[in-house]
Amino acid sequence: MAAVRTRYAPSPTGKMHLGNLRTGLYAYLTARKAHGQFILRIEDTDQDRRSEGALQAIYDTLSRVGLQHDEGPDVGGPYGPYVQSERLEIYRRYADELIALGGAYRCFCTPEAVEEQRARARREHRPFKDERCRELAPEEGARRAAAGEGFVVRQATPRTGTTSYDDVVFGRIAIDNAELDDSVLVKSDGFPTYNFANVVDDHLMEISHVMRGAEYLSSTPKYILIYQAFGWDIPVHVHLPVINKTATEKLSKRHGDASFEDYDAKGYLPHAILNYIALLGWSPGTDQEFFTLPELVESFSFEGLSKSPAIFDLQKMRWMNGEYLRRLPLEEFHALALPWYPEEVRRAGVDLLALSRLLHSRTEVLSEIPSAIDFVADLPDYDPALYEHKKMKTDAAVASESLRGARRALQALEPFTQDGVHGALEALAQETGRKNGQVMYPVRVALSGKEFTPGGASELSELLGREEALRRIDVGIEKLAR
RNA sequence: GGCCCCAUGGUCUAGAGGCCUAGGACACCACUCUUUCAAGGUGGGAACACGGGUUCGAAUCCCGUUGGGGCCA
Repeated sequence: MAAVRTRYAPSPTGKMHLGNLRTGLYAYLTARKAHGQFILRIEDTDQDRRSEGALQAIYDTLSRVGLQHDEGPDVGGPYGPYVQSERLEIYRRYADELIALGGAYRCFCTPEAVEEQRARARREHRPFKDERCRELAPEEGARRAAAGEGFVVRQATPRTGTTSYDDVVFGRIAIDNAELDDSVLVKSDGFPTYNFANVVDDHLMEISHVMRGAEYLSSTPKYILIYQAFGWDIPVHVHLPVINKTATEKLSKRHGDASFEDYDAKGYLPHAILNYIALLGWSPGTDQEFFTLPELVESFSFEGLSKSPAIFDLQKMRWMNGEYLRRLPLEEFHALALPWYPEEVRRAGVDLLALSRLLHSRTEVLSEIPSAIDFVADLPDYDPALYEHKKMKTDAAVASESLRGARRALQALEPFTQDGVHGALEALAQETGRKNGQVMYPVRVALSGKEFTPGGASELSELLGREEALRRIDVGIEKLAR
């Protein structure tokens, strides 16, 4: 059996789309599982869509998620160059050969002439096949080209017959050749199109499994024709269902909001992202949902791939990210949380590790941290209506009484710790015949000025320290007196 | 519009003719724990798009309809 070689072939056009990354993941898993090679190839033949920094983003993303490639522009390899814009000479050579073989032809038509034929084809409900240049003898075409006449290379798709191939996930795909249009293989500037470069490169790089998005399902017969014209072996094709962005609407054409970089920056863990997207369109066949990368390699198989498009569910990814965060040892969570602590909080002199402990089970995405702890450095100016809470059975009167009591109880409490505070407030509730919540809730509100906080009255007391806690309770008493 | 493809709860999916009273997860709801909110625990509502076949028997196979996606225009 031939060696398994898969490639991930992104275009450096901007940020890394998650659907795209998932394709890379599956290609990686396929290679690793078979102890084959995983190749990175940069498809930059569309020079107009190049974007600065996109190449670096590709390297960064792959390294962040741990998809290490065996061959590629940066690490080299025996099948280079791995950047398509550096392979122009190769495409030119193969284009000439394909023309000689009758699989393609030089088309000298002006854009107007092409448009005219195209319009006619449309009217007659048939695909575009150039009728003027197609029959040109290759020698004649070569002569005109040599004379400096501009041209593109077009695929000569057959007028009759059918072309088919077997896709691993979609099964047999067949299409009438009459439905195929003569698309451009090499543009007038000498750059190949995807239609040509992908075939030449996959063959030359000895790719065994072509894995790509299902949007190529119906154009693949054209590529098959090219393989056949050259007499090349046809690799195994694995088309992957697309990932749609929004729940009810179409897919997102916009870049940006579904990119790895954006979620990474928002405080999603790279591996959590990877784990989540692995399950979009693939199922291990078991109930397992959490996978390390080696576990994914172990479990991955084509049988688990589904055919229908999946919708990206942010809620579930949030949950999964939170789950990853929670499973981390406190120290590791703390290290991740630290950069998200605002400068004021760091300077406030609170025990940051203690703060992280409070946030640990309450954080789904790291970027929520700043707003969750904004009260720590400065007590916000809050509405006294916060003291009313039905379930806790408190209102302004109860709160006022509790706050005054708490002030006395905490003033000289030793030691001023979470447990100590908790005990003291509990005792206070007992003495005054109140429920715990009637004491605890107002104190927590006074300490934070917020409806929800990570941790309750006793946790926040220790965190803020006696002096600050008493000060805030006084503020509360005053607010209630007004 | 032509062609290709797809179709299990709101979402991701398990299911490869009897194991299905259709399983899991997110989300949702309730209860519980409880010093708020989370986390945890317990329970609940919620799906085989529709119509024909094939078969003793269909979510599973075939055909059509509808809906959705993709490619080309």
